[in-house]
Amino acid sequence: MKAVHIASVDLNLLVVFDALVAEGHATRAAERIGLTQPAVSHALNRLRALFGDPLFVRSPRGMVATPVALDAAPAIRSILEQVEVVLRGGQVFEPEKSTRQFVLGLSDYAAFVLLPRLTARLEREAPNISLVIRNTSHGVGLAMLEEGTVELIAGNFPGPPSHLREELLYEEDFVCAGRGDHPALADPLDLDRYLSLRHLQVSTRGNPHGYVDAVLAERGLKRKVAVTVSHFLMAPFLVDSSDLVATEPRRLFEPMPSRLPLRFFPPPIDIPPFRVVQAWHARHDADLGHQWLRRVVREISQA
DNA sequence: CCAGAGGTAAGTAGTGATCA
DNA sequence: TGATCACTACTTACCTCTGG
Repeated sequence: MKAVHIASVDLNLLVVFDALVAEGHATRAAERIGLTQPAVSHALNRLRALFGDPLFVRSPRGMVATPVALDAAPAIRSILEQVEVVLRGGQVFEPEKSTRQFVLGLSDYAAFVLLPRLTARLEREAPNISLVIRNTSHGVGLAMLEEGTVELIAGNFPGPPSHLREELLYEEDFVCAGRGDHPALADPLDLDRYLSLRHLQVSTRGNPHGYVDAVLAERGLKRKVAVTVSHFLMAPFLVDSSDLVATEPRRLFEPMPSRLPLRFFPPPIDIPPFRVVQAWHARHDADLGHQWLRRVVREISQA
């Protein structure tokens, strides 16, 4: 961008820019900020002159941000959030009074583990805050944060880029589960018997060769995955109604003994635990409401 | 009075459906 | 397969309004 004097820049252009990033369409951006579509088009022309870049180009699916626009977007969002904080009269977030809505990305596993305690906590401390849970998984969570379709994700998301933040919530280990009257399950479950069983595998992407299979393969071992499902919550019920055995996250099965007559065994090989983290975009670093939510999620995860 | 923001209306471009 | 049409969405020309 060419050198500019801040006094000569209409900072409302940043509001238009931010709306275009959020909506991806000039018409919807205009509706978002209370202008007409041509007014946004005029503003976009001024932004283009300011940046010396097209910023947004037309495509069949709306206005696509150029690399220059994508690069500038997080900083502009952060600037506008800071202005909003200042205009609100100070840095205070009061959960008991807040009517804010948080949009979270969770797998069904993460929702199963975290949501009951999170909901109970909100009922006590922040009764007017609402949650929207969007289904996410290993492969798409970070992209959803980048797009801004969710504000916070929780689960296993290795290798976030530097502008995404992550915080370890807990390390999850594995347990083997079969139905209570399974004819072939004996305690202890040795490796030979384990490998001879028919297995249930959960993969959000439908991949029958998963984390456990990779651990086995490192030792030259292989199990027979008879059924692969994409939802964790299917596992306890499928195991209960079949001869399948599941080797899945311990917290998924922890509440089950009071609901389903399942038997549990420690895995016959050492399966390294995986990291469950919460992750968010750097633009929410200074957001006091977001900070409060992250603290609550951390506390309920480690309780 | 002038510059600039934003509005209206017309023009333009891209896309998908339909039909010969 | 190409022509045509309808629709959607962005751009542009020109106008009004407002503040300095």
